[in-house]
Amino acid sequence: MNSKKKIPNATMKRLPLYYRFFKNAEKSSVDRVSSREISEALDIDSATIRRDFSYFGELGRKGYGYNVKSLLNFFMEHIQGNEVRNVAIIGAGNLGSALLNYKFSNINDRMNIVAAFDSNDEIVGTSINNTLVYHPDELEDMVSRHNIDVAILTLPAEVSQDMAERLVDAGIKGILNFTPIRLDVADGIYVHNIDLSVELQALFFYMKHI
Amino acid sequence: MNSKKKIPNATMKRLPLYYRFFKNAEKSSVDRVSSREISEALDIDSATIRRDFSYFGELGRKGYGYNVKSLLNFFMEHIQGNEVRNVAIIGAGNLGSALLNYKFSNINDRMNIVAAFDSNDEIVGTSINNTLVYHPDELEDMVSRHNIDVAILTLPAEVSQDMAERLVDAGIKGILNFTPIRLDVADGIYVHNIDLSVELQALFFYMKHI
DNA sequence: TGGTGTGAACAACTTCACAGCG
DNA sequence: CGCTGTGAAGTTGTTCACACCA
Repeated sequence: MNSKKKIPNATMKRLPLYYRFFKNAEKSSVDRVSSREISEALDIDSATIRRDFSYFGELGRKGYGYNVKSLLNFFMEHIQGNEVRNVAIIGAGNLGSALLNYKFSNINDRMNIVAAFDSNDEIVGTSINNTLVYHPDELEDMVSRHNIDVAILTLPAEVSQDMAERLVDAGIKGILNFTPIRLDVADGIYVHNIDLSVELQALFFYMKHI
Repeated sequence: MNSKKKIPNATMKRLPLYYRFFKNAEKSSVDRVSSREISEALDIDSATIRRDFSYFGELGRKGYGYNVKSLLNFFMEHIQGNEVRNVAIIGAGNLGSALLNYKFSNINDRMNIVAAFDSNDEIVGTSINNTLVYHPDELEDMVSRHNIDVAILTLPAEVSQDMAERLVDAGIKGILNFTPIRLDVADGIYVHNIDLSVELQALFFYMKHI
């Protein structure tokens, strides 16, 4: 009902799916969609979708559905914001390189991967998909000079906590952590964990259990 | 209380974390742990941990905690099982290559990545971290000859549904899907989605909203 | 008619708090 | 005493079902 009410966690996690869905709809020149259509594409119950949107206000029209352009505007203004997010990738090994080549921009045109860091002298100074690899010594300087606010951690577990502390001290506000370590950081720093081994092991456990 | 009761989803997703924790504890020659110690390492409420374990029976001892060796045995016997999981990686681009080099075996010594597939003729026949890259034409043959039961999809979205159907027809039982498409597969095939763009976008949304 | 927005019921998950046992 | 296992309470998330409106 009101956009200043707390948005449930479960809803927050689905927002990027909706956002991408509306972007694709716009690209396909669709101009209205119903919660049932979204439901079929994303495999989320249509009542859940209507409830999710309702936390942000009355975004739809009865008997019509949701207007693609106006929903996209809403996402831009109230959820994405106008800030450009500057991202650094910490650790340019296999996974880091893969992410440097990943087309995140398919969803989000307001992010830039501005730098990568790695302690391996053989790759410092090279560039991967047009992003330069810097030595970790330059981290604090680069973070402040380029207004980097998000770091993606793809480095060995042993050094992840130390690096996270340096990043936070340097001014980073969000971390996407591919490391199996649960990072201990100050309040107000948002950490999102993606633990590939855990995800694969979960698949095995489900297969065994079903 | 009884191991044949349905295990909650939320519990299932935490099992790999517990499993890895106990493996590490054994490696460090720790032989008992309390729910409070696990709680601190994994950042999960200790009551939640005790409840999770209780679905599988009375695994701990009052006033003592959990015995590392006996818990590990329990995981091996009742959750992991004895089967070796044979895995194929479908799509040997940047992300596929990164996963071919990823050390999943840190957690699980009962999985093998037995083959990769890619339609790019320049890499068919080469090997990445000792795994050969095959042409997709050989998929059905390889799946049945090597008893492959899990596929990791790291290929372009446009072809993922078709490939998933071929894989399921060939006999695969589980899919780890890195594609943004929600795959439509038969019942009994378990699909686990990892959507990197969505995870990063979710981080941005949280940062904006907190 | 075709759809939203939402009270109310339900289901899932987490946390408290403590009895009970080695 | 130290810790588990678990009823009971609390919290969060999902789904039903329908009034209401363009």
